[in-house]
Parts: sequence; C-alpha cells; structure tokens
Amino acid sequence: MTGKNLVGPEADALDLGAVFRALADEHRRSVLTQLAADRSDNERGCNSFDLPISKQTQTHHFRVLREAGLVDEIDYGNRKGIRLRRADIEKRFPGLLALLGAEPPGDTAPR
Amino acid sequence: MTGKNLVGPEADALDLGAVFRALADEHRRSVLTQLAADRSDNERGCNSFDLPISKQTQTHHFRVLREAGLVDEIDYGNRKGIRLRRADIEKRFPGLLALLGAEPPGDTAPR
DNA sequence: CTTCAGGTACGATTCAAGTCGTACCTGAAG
DNA sequence: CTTCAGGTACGACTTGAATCGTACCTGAAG
Repeated sequence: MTGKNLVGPEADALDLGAVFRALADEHRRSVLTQLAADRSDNERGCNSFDLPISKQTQTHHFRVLREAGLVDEIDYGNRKGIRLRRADIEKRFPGLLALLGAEPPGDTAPR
Repeated sequence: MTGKNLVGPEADALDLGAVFRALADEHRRSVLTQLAADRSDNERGCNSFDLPISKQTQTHHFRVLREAGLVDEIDYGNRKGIRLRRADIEKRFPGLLALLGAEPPGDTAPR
C-alpha cells in the first residue's frame, strides 16, 4: 500500500542548471505550474494532468522532473503518485515557484 | 559612435519558456549571472566574459539572450556592447535575477 | 485464474540546439 | 590606402532531447 519513494537529489544538491533545463519544456512546466498552484501539496496521480502526449513520454518527463529534484515520485506498482517538493525548492531557490504561479494558467498549449 | 540597439521583445512580452530555455545553457547562464552580479548595470563588452567557445558561438548565445529579452545588444559595427535588462526582468519575473545571484560564482566550468 | 489499466524498458526516429570552419563585413589605427 | 581585431552570415556537423512503437511488468478487480 505504501509505495516506495523513487530517488532524487538532496535538497542542498539541487542544481539550477538542471532545474532550468527541466522547466524549459512546455509540458513539464505545465505540470509544475499546476502543482505549484495547489497550496495543499497533496499527492497527485500522474494521469491527472491531461498531457497531450503518450504514456511513455509522460514517464520520461516525470523522471526528468524527479531527477531535477522538483518532485517526488511514489511508486505503487501499477500506478504512481507525484508530489511537489515545495519546501526544498523554496529553501534552495526562493521565489522560483512564485514565478510559475504568476503565469497564465492557459499556457498548456502544445508547441 | 552611438551604436544602434538591436531589437528584442517588449517588457510585457517576455516569455517564461524562452527565458528558461535561454538559461538552460551553461554559458548563457554564466553570462547572465555575471551581469546580474554587477549592480551598476553598466554596458559591457561582449568579449569580457572569457567564454571558452568560438566567436561564432558567442554571437549565437548573445542573440538567444537578446531574443529572450534578457539583454540589450548595442551594435557599434566592429564591436558590440551588452546590457542586462534588469528593470524589465524584475518587473515581469521578480526574484529571477536573485536566483542567479545566489549561485556560486565558480559555476563557469565547461560541461 | 484472467482481464485490464497504469506504468516502465528499450530501441528507433525525428528535430532542435550547440558548435565550429570558411568567408565576409565594419570601424579604428597605422 | 592597408592592416587588424571584433563581429556576423551561412553551412555543416554532432549531440542531446522529445516522441512514439513494441513488448513487458504490476496490482486490483472480476
């Protein structure tokens, strides 16, 4: 029941370059913007983002977000949860999430 | 003597995606970090950044930074000046430059 | 058990981006 | 004028990233 947390970098090890690279992609930025908009920071299903891309590509994007240290992935076997690492991000890069939150929500348009 | 200012996007038209894409590159981030560190915001020569890349590639990177709206380029014909658009960036993305400024300055290492 | 949806692994493809070589332009200094 | 350093234009190359097809795994529900 309690899924295992997939590994990501420590809070102090977050790299600004990796973060910018992660947020350079439209779809990943959309995911993070949606996560940042929900102040409750509840765990969220990976298929709740309506991404206009295949499952395999979504797996790829979530992995990039996790390896950049922006989200936690919780593996339940046949489904997966995702949670924003808000505290770690705010500690290392204060104000970053506010930048995403200030964006117009309708920016999920495909390139 | 007075060089002409090369065109870039208006302050209100700055796109977060383009900004993140611009800052995803190590060399461009190095340039912007150095610019952000100098609070005087003086115009600066394009060859004053010690980038370990060829002239043509530097031209390319400065163009990307300008088209993202992060810097102004001033063309003098046989040399070029560059200036951080601090006010515009702060207005549109408050706190962004602070993130760069907080980075360790020795992050100019080539990949 | 079987079925099924969510997710992953691996490989292939496609495309954008970083890089440089060659040639050329520009203005300043001899 | 010529020379020279800084910069650009264009093309070519290379690498990385995004995407998907196929096949497979996992746990829950019949």
